Formats: sequence, structure tokens, C-alpha cells
Amino acid sequence: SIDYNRIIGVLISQSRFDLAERYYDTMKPKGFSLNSFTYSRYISGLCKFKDFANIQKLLEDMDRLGVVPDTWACNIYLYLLCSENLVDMALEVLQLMAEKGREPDMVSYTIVISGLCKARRLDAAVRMWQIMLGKGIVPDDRACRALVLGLCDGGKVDLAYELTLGVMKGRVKFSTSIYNVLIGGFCCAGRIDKAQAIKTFMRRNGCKPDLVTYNVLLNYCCNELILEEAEKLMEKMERGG
RNA sequence: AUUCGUGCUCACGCG
Repeated sequence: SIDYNRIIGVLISQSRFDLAERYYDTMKPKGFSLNSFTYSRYISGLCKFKDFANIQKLLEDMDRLGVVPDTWACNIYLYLLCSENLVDMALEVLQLMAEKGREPDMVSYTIVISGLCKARRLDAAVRMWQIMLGKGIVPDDRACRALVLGLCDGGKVDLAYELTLGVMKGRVKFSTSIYNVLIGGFCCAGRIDKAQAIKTFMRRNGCKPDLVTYNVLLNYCCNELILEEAEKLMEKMERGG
């Protein structure tokens, strides 16, 4: 018999979705189906072309067959939905993942949290963050950044600070970039003193300010014409952190 | 195997 998984898999890897679809459509009435690996690759590939109609079709077929896409495929789809401002659909997919035994992982949550923030639904984003923590997931750098950046962009700098440095201080080792985002957030809010305080704080916690740290601060000082402060920063930077 | 498929910070530059 014909190995449709292999044939369609090769076509997908070559981005020949036109042919893949033709094989798929002739295969289906004959009672053949694909495995989760191939379906997952298929969906991932279609995401690149934002082919919502065909993604939907495949998901429905999979549902009938009791096949579930792997976490990567789900995450790629989640990312597509969020970047197309279809956060509510993303939330549904997240829900379905859990129901079908594909527990959302840290990447899934990061994508959705970031999507909710972009949609200005900060409360929902924070709730999602708490749900993630409740599942015992220890957020990595990127997960933290997604939340902190999202909240800062939405003007909720203090909340961003609270939820990260405030609660998890001592339990999690934060990276320089988390501090950088917070420093940027406080600068945006016009609170340079607080931004400077975080810079001091990070050093005490073993994180050297890096080029980005200084860029953020310098940028703010220059835009606001606080040139004496900018000069001090330049000196400190040259002294090596 | 179809093996290379998913999320993140400033400025600059590129589009």
C-alpha cells in the first residue's frame, strides 16, 4: 500500500502544499489517514501561509480520527492566531489542548500571555501567568520577558515589577534582560530614579548591567535632555559596568 | 522518519 505519511510529508517539507492537498483529498475517501507526526508538520507548514481554512479542515479531520497534533504544532498555531489578533481563538485552542491530553507547555503560555498583552487584555494575561505558575511551570527568561514587557507596554510597570522581582526574588535568578525591560518600563513612565535603583539592585544580585541597560538609560536621558546624567552614565559604562 | 518546524529586551541598520 501507499505510504501517504511519507509522500505527503516530503511534499510538505518541500512546501508543495498544492500537491499535498491533492494527495490528502484522494486519500481521505479511501479510508486512509495520517499519523500525528505528519499532521503536525502539515499544520505547522500551513501556518506559515496563514491558511486558516485548511488548518481548520485538518483539525476537524484529526478530531474525527482521534489524532492530536503535537505541542509544537499547537504552539505554532497559537502564535499565528495571536499575531493575527485572534486571541480568543488562541484561548480556545489552549483549552482544547488540555482537554485532549496535550498539556500546554511554557511556550504555549508565553505565546498566549504575550498575545493577551498585545490585545491590551492585561488582566487576562496576568491570570494566565498565575495559571501557568499554578501548573508548576517555572518561567524561564523568555516567559518572564513576555509578561514584563507586555505589562510595561501597557503602562503597568509596578505590576510587572511586583509579579517578578517582588514575588520571585530569591527563588528565581533573573537575567540581565528582565532587569533591562523593567528599567525601560520605568524610564517610559518617567521614573528614572526607580530605573536607576533597579540598576543598582541588579548589580547586588550578580547581574552586570550590559550594553542594552545603558542604551535604555542613555536613550531616555538624551530624549529628555538630562545630559548631566547621560554623561555620568557614559563614565560608569566606560569604567566597566 | 518527513530528521533543518514554536515564544523574548534597547539603540542602530535593513525592508
